[in-house]
Amino acid sequence: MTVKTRFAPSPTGYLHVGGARTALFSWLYARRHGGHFVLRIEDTDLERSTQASVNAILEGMTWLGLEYDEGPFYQTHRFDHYNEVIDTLMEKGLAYRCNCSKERLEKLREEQMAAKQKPRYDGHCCDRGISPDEPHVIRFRNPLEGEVTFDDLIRGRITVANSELDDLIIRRSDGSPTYNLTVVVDDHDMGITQVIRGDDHINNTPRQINLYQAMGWDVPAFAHVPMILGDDGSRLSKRHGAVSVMQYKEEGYLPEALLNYLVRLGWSHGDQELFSVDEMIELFDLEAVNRAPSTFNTDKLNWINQQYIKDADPAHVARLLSPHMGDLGIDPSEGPDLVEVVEAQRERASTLVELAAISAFYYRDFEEFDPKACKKVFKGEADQALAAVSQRLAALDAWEREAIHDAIKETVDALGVGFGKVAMPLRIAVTGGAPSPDLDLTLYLVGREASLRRIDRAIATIQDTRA
RNA sequence: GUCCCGUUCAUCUAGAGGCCUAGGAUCCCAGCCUUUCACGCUGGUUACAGGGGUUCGACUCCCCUACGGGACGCCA
Repeated sequence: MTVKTRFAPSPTGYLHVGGARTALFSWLYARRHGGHFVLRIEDTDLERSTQASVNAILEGMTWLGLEYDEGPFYQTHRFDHYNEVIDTLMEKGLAYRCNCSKERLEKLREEQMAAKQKPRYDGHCCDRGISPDEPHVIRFRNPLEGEVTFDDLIRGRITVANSELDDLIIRRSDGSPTYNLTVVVDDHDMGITQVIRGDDHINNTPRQINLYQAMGWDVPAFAHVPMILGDDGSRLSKRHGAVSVMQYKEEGYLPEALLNYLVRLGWSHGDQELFSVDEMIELFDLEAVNRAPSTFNTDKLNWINQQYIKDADPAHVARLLSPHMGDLGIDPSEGPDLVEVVEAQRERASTLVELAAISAFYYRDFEEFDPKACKKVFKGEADQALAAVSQRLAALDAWEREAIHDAIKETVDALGVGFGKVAMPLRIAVTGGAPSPDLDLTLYLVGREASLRRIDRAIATIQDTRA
């Protein structure tokens, strides 16, 4: 049987990292087994579903590169079909109308809680033969006896007694079907073979299995992945800062780095930390998914992102960096080649936002020299050293790394001082104090004109301070 | 409250009864490298929730307790 998995978010907000990881696992599983991956929008909650959320989810999936083979399907387009199934259930006597009031249900619930029982519907209407003409909901007639067992692909065998389950509503009083019904109908119709979803659905699984069996359908396999917790141990939410996938894009994370971080959250392959997408596909395995929930840790994400910035193709990083330079008001085409800048700076930043910030000086003069660096370096004979090196740099025939390096070395020799006596003031003069690579490379990228201009400014600053 | 699920360093995890005086990674600290900042390298602190079994032997299997999470909705 061909493997088919799905991701089925409800469009009530953006795509968050928990959902993204579930989607990733489903996608990897399908890819790993040469199967199909389906995207289905579960928008049966008319009140809360929005088109903006659908767009946000699609955007997040696209950014992460989790392309789907089928869909997106919308449950709101399939109401007629759900109603057919519900009608079939009614005809078979496996569902019934119920007109219990909110008040009765609330009272029942309170009584059960007081009696230390699990609150559940008591089947009051199951044989009352309520007329279709009066307001009602339809409930599924859950088996009263026996138990439901399934072998979860991640957690092993799970058994729940039918006596723990109640007759759930499958059609609301407004005629719309509910989640537990639609999810079963869709997973069946779409031929889903492995249902991979968050473990908050474990409790729904037995009643869904009962629905499959009532319809005489094959039951798919289930895999419940543990939740992602915030750093305070509670379920990850907006309170914990960035949880929207697109926010990570804005903050300068590479999609492949986020994917790498997410795949390692709950899954492992020995001691390996870094996985290309192709490796993930090759190695991913539900059996190796952890059963315990895990905590989202930005430090580690940052490290992984840094590894990607450092080791990925510089042209690729430059393309992703460009918009972040734009955010700083810099047009990278008006200055040194951004790819060369990336090669020079990339091991000094863990996000693209940082990389942009520490690379701005290649493209424009900085506001001021870093005060701490000034205090440390712009003193003594620094102005003379700068004047001497400036003269040599100005006289260079070609503005090339080797020539620049020689000019600095010659200045050092002529002055009879240590390398740092010239190099340090020069570096601060040209960079303002930003992290930077080898001096000759730095000057080369900044360019002769800007370098000399900044050296003059540094000399003036030193002399002002002295005066 | 009831039911379901879970519990190895601060965090992500390795571990399928002896290979474990518990390994890797992040974080933190120290040192090395060094013209800044990094990168890199070396080293260090830190964990099997507790208690009972089973076994010659338990991080690994079973039970209990504790703690955490989830579900209990005309949300998904």
